[in-house]
Amino acid sequence: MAASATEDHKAPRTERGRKTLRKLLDAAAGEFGDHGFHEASISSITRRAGVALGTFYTYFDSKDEIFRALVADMSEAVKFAAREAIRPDMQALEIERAALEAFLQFAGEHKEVYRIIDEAEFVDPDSYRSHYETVGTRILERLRRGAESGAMRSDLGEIEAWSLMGMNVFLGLRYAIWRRDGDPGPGEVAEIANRFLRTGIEG
Amino acid sequence: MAASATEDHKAPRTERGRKTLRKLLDAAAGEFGDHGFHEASISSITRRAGVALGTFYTYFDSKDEIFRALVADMSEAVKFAAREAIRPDMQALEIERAALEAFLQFAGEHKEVYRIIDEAEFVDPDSYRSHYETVGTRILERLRRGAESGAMRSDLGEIEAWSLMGMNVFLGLRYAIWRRDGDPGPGEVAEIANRFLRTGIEG
Amino acid sequence: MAASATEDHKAPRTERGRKTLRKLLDAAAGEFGDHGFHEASISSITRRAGVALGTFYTYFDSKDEIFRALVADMSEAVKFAAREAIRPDMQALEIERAALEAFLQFAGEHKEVYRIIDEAEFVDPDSYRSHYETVGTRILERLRRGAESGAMRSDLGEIEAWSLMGMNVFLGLRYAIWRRDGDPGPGEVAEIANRFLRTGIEG
Amino acid sequence: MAASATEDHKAPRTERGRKTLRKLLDAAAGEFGDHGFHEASISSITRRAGVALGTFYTYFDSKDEIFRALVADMSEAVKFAAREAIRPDMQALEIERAALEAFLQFAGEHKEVYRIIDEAEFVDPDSYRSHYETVGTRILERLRRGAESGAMRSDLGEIEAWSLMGMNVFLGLRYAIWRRDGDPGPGEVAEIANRFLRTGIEG
DNA sequence: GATGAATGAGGATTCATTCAT
DNA sequence: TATGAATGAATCCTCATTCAT
Repeated sequence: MAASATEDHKAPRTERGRKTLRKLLDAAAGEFGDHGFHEASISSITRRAGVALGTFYTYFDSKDEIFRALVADMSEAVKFAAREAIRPDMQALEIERAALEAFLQFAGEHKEVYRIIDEAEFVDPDSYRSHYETVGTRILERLRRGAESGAMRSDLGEIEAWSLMGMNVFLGLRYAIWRRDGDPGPGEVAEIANRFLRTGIEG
Repeated sequence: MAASATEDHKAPRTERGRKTLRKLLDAAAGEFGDHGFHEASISSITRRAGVALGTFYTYFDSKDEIFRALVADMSEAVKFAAREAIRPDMQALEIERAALEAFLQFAGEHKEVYRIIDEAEFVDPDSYRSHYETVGTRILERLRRGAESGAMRSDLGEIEAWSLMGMNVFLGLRYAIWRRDGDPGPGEVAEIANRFLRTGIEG
Repeated sequence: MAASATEDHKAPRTERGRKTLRKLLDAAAGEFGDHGFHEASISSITRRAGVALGTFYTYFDSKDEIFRALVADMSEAVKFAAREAIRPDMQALEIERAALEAFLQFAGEHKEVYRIIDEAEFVDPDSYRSHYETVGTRILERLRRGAESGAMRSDLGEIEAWSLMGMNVFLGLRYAIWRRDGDPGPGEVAEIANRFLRTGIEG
Repeated sequence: MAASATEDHKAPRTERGRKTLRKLLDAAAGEFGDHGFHEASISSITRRAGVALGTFYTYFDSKDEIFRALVADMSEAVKFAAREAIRPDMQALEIERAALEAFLQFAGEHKEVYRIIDEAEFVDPDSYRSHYETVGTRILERLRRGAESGAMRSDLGEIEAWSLMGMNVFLGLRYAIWRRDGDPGPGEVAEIANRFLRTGIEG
């Protein structure tokens, strides 16, 4: 989480302040993840953070604001996780496989991220739309690079990019968030999905 | 909407009652669609329905209950729309194309359906999960039949089903809910997505 | 319960009406006894009586009215139970013993009577006060007759009458309403209380 | 009223908080005494206390909770009033007289105490039962000590204790709560009742 | 007489936010 | 910076009562 977590006018100036801010953000991620935006209360967040109720307003102007800060945070975290998984020498299709595997891994370990981003659709629609449009654009760029390298068809566009994003998100829902005992792990899911992605389902 | 819209103990016994129930469900769909579950109030629903506040409780035990009834309703409506589009003589891949086109068409005309079902993730998680698991199962069955007919690969499973569902849902989000001027229409989107589905993106 | 159970203008004119009225009174006694006045609802009463909600208002003008009717009813029932126990040839102190025993017996079998009369203190204070003043007066008359017969002191007055009433009521509370396994029965309690009444507690 | 007036988790931590809590308890005693539990509203209590509506919930979780706190409070107050009246050198029967007189005096001055404790029968039966069982036990102990000192019969038990309690309560009802002009005062009532208690009513 | 749908005033409770210390 | 008491608008839900059929 960067300095962007709070509006500048509320940025902490002391070390103690920075620690309190972090405690609040972590507590909020936990509460929003566990109970959702509307069920979470400022007092539950401050209790979890171990600070007094009033302290919250030293760092955030409102419940919405901390939520927005968190969505930005998580959006970054997701991007970072995917990026980490990619090596410069991978070819285009292998990149997709690795990115999906990393995403599944990350989502399983941070279920609250998934939930918080999804709830933004109802709490702060702009954040939500912005998140998916950014991701969609990123995928589209990868497809373009894939086409340039010859590894992918050259006529791919936004429709394919959103299809691919939808696939990934729903595989995350099914195999990370709603994972059941006996389900295939991130590697296997990513492998199978990658085959689907490469050659489709035609018999 | 079936008789299941209300718990039996609150089922209307007169014609007048049935009409009032329908007015309430329609009003609720409007309110939840426009403002979301938490911003919608019972009084806004009854005002929109043109009945007194207390009348609401003649038919539903709580705000949650009408929401649940609505999700079931919409879930049925989506299924119905897709089913309508399918003709018995279509082949497996053509079925997928037609179902997606119908879904995009329907979502564009009933944006509230999309929103209500999605918000169920936070209001009534059981309904939400149950909705997507049902749809996922339905798609998986279609893939199995496609494999039998030889039109699709024979090794398709749940991973491909959820991938397909994710594609469709996100294309609905992008091209029906967030549709922009100049975007391709349902037919064109479905056509391109179908090509992707059939042969993948490998170059 | 006499014709006084409802205001005359609502007195039933047919046999069917009389039956419905009785069903309502019985149901109300059950509901008020089980749940108290405020927790009981007209709809719970009509449900229990097996009639439609609206039917209630064919017989009673309000929830208060049926409660008042019931208090009058129970007040009569208590008087009747005590009276039944008394034989003309009993002497004054024996009458008190028999009346208490009968009351304990009756209270144990009709706990709802106790509760309903007591709750009148808060629902319809006039009924409550009137009930206890009537009973107090009745006891005072018995004390006067006891004095005349020489069986009791001649200087007994209202203070002793209310003391006696209080004794009886609290013994009813303890040994009828809150009866525990192993507690003495009505006969034994009445016997011991009677001794207390006759000669006091001085050593 | 002790620290037990509120659940620990809501105990005030500042002096200002302690004052507000006291204002609320006093206001509630007034409202419940004047209008009874069901007619009293939280807003009437906070208005009387001169604080905002929401402040109520800083100290109590519900209307029931403050009622329960109040019953415990009043129960203590009654005990305290009786205890104050007793001197160590009094003999057993004189103690009873003094306790009754003090109770009548107290009840006349704090009619709301009587009402609140009585209404507990319907609002919080456990408090009610617990109150009277505690008082009954206390009386029984006094009878036992009276027997030991030789001032009272040695075979007195729970039945006599509850009889005595009933006497006192009903004399309070008649001569404190429902006192009429010209009625004997606490001293005279206690005197006459004490004679009754000592030697009974036998002629 | 009986029915059950409709009404709407009333009240408890929640909680984001403010502010004095 | 931190604290926690105070605020009051907002809203769900109950239920006695009315009334058209």
